[in-house]
Amino acid sequence: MDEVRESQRVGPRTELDSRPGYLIRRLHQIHVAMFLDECAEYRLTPMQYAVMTVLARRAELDQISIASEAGIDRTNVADVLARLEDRGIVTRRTGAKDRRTRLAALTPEGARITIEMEESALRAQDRFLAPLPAEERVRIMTLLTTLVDANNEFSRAPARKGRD
Amino acid sequence: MDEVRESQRVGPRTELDSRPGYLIRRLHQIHVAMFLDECAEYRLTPMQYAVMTVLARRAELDQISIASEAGIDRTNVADVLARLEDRGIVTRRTGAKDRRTRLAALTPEGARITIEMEESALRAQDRFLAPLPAEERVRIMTLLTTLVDANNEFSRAPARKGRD
DNA sequence: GAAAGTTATGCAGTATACTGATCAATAACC
DNA sequence: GGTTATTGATCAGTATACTGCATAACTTTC
Repeated sequence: MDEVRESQRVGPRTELDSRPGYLIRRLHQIHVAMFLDECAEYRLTPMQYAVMTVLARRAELDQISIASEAGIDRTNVADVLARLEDRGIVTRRTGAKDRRTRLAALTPEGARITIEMEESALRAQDRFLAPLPAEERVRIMTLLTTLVDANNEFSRAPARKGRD
Repeated sequence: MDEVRESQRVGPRTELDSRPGYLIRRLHQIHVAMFLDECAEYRLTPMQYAVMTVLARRAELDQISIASEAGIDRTNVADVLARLEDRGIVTRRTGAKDRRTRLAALTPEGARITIEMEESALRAQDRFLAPLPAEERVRIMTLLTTLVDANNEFSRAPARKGRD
């Protein structure tokens, strides 16, 4: 670490680009931009695609379950689903067993798009990690996973794997 | 009639938690939550704090320069500055040499808070990285920096270091 | 020095992401 | 079986983050 001349300090000791939160925020921006670029023809966001991939594995799912499987805030899931419903990608109905729930499911069109989009989504991933050599790509995925898992319960939207 | 799904693929091959974009998004959520928790008494967001630390190093700065130094979208910087101005943390005035610009500067109160907050911000950082042993903390910072630098120009808000 | 181009900002609109409050339906308790 | 507690969803409000358009001020060009 660098020495800092404490007597002349007018700002924080650390530069922005040495702060993990700053780097994570920038990386998030960059990834979203790359995803939107690669998936431009579908006009779907990373968040919408994440919800679609969760629904692709289950017949019907209530909003809280979608939220915890995708690690998205529950109020946010409702917004995302509303937009996907407008686009004809999902349908929603009130649950029969528990009438508080609203069960969402992919339409056939939605399921088709989810599968078709995967190629573009993977291209965005590859492009995002491309600056790193193969073994560092593995390494960063491991480190990111460790941090997410260790701090999972802290955020408002803790992920919970669904039962298979 | 429900076990047919297992044999044929109905969803993407990759799980959400093996996708870098998902991990980065979750990590960003977690970091913001920790920052807000540690800095609760100041009622300031990571973004607002980032802008404040940029201003702490310079007397007065126009919005585009703040945006590129902090890696924030320029329309967003205007919103952040407006809120900071309401709170008495920054002042803004029209530039004399170039009357298109609006120059922002920390108030004495804002400068005081920026310095005082640093302790809490560093606590949030430490807490965020705490799950990793010391050498892995260094390693992830290096990897994150590599990815940000390599893809810097791609996002709408590319960072550009200001001249000191 | 006026037309044309560039730049800094602003504004409208969309999409996350969160807090806190409310409401209705279900579950738990006695 | 009725009171209480919990839960799923919605709504209002705030704060990022971005696109595209508009405007005003500066710069370039001829």
